[in-house]
Amino acid sequence: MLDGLTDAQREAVTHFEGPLLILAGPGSGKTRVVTHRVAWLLGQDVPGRNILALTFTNKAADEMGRRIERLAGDPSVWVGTFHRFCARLLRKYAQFVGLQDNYTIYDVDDGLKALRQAIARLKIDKDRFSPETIAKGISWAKNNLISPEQYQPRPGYALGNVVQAVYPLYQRQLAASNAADFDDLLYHVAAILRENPEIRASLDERYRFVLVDEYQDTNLAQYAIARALSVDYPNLAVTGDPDQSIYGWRGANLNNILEFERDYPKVHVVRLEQNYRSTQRILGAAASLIAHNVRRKEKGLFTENGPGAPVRLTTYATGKDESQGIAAYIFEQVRAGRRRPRDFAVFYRINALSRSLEFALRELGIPYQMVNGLEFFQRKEIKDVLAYLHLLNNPRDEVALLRVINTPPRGIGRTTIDRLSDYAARNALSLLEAARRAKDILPLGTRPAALLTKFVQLFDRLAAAAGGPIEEIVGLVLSETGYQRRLQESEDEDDLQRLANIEELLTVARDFDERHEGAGNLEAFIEETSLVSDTDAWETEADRVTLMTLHASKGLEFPVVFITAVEEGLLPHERSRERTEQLEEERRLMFVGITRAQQELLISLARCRDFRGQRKLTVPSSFLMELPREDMDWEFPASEDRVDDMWDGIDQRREQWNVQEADEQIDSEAVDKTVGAAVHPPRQRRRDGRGFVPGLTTAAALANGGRPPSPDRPDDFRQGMLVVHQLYGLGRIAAISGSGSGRKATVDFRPPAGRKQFRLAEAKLHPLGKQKKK
DNA sequence: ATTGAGAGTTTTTTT
DNA sequence: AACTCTCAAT
Repeated sequence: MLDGLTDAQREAVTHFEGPLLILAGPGSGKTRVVTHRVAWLLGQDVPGRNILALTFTNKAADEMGRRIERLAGDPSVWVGTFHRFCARLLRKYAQFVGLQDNYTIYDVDDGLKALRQAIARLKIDKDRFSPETIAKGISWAKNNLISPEQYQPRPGYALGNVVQAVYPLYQRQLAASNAADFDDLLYHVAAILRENPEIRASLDERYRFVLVDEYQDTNLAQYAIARALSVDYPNLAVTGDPDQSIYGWRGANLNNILEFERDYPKVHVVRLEQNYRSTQRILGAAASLIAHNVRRKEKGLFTENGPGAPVRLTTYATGKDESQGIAAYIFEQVRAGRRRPRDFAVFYRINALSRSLEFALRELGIPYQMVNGLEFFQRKEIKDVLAYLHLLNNPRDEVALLRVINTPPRGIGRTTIDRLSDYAARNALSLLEAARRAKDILPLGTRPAALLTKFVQLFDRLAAAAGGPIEEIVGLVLSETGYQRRLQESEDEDDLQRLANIEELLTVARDFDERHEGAGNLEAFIEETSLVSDTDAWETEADRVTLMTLHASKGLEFPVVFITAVEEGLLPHERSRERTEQLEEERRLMFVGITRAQQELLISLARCRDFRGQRKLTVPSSFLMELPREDMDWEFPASEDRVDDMWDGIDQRREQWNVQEADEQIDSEAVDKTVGAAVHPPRQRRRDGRGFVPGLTTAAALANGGRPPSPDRPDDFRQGMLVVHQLYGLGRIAAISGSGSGRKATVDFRPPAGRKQFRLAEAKLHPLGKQKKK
């Protein structure tokens, strides 16, 4: 197993007990070392359950888990993100921090809603302090393990006073909802470990070997957790690279790695400085850039790879030219058979820059996938449906209740909700409990009270099924609430897209059911869907160009990398200019981007760029001056003059018509290629959008029209479908679950038949051909 | 209570 | 350009 490792790598792998710091430069085989180390420990008869590997993203965790299993065949090692690990622990020890084990995890969006409620009770200058700003303050406090009681504003720091006032209220709000936000997952666990020595000791013993990846991006809470698990068994191995710390804004503290040696004087330090990924020129550019950071540990990165092609710097006239230039380059390389689409990655600093790249790639019919800001589980329709699930799992979840109580519209408006909240607060009830007593709420009219009662009955009907398969629960939510019906009957293009996304959610649910034998997994499903992230959806295997932010690119590698919009104000971002620390972080961000490249690196900028609907002249990034310019290729593609601009305008017109055609082509192609592959389709287009969704599977297949009706296999039946039965006539599938011959459907027929259950393999049930309405 | 139009504001990055 | 919020009309 140690074959093929360098001396340094072997040293890290075979270090047994005691603290270990692996300083791993980019492309130095870090993942390999970590996975081999776990396998090696297993080989030393360390039981898998005593090993804990913490990563930064689920993606990294999956990858690591897979590789460990391949190497050692032991699935009992716990590999996952900090957040997931903490979520699990918190499930067990919830009562120690005033939660119940069915607590809900609030994402940023949910957290903000809860925060707004807390803020509403105080009189705060709304113009000076946005909820987002306050949220940041609270988040900062939690990341630094400062409790609401401990929080002390710095003198002269106006926001601090607001945070001090809101923070306790917000926490109370969360507790009342039996909810925890992302920061709480870490914060609560850190608190549990601190306040309960016996729990700490037992976990320390349980996880005798702890590995933390991307240690440079840990915050104080994560640091505390890692240390607390390594007191009696100080076998803490951390890997990281200070030069790749890019999450300072999220509370990551570079000191955790810079001072690791001080924390553990007996630490064994291994440096992995040989790069196996990039060419000399790429590495040279990275080194020359990062040398401008003051606060860093000097590192001797080197490679035995060849010099490679010069790094290319291209200055385009406009941002649109830039996108088209990149697309054209890719197109040319693919056409010439030199590269495949999957060899390319395009990075940008902010998500907004992805749009023109998408357009350009689509125009040339180049398949791409975007790792993207607005991902699947953030979409409105998905969040709506999941909110019902959240509520079923945790009836006290106020954010979920407020989200669903009038979604779809059922006549319960602002006033009704205000009165309900009022009553709930007065009687120390959850909103749902209060709604159960709607008749007793005096200020409420009879109609609103009746509507509330009806809602509670709906909830109870759903709750009766909450122990079943997820697909069935989701199906019931869709049918009982009328959510699906409403979208089906809509003519709106966006609604069709939403319907397709909901189909996709059903697929996710079914997937989950198949992976988790049996029922009663609602909680696990919710946890899984609450902690997914953008990068997780990225498909390694697909033959497509990858589009992503520089942040998302960490840990990945590509033969050809484009870094776009290297302009002052974008990279470095303007918001980072105030502090040198932040500027250095921006520089590290670019360093990360550069070091993703294996063979070719193409950096570009535009002389003017459209942003927020306005065209502005740009200034080249100061980082460009820090690159080895003598050794780079400089290009200035012919700039457009006014006449070109005019033709551009005309082209644009025509494109607006052509885009739709292109959509359809690529769409069907994507569907053909990825049968059952993608789980999270990248985002939909909004307003302008015709909903090009790369990677969409069943949903698109369905949206694209009917399938051949003959022999009725169980898999041909879908949620919400109209069906015909020999005896009962026309009905609609209210819920469906299971797989293969065990696939069962619940169908609603007209009275007197009512609701019936069928095993689809045997039932005399057929899909109704083309259907639109009942 | 719901819908639609218009005004005003904005996102840097993400578990 | 695109999103959210506010306000008026129904």
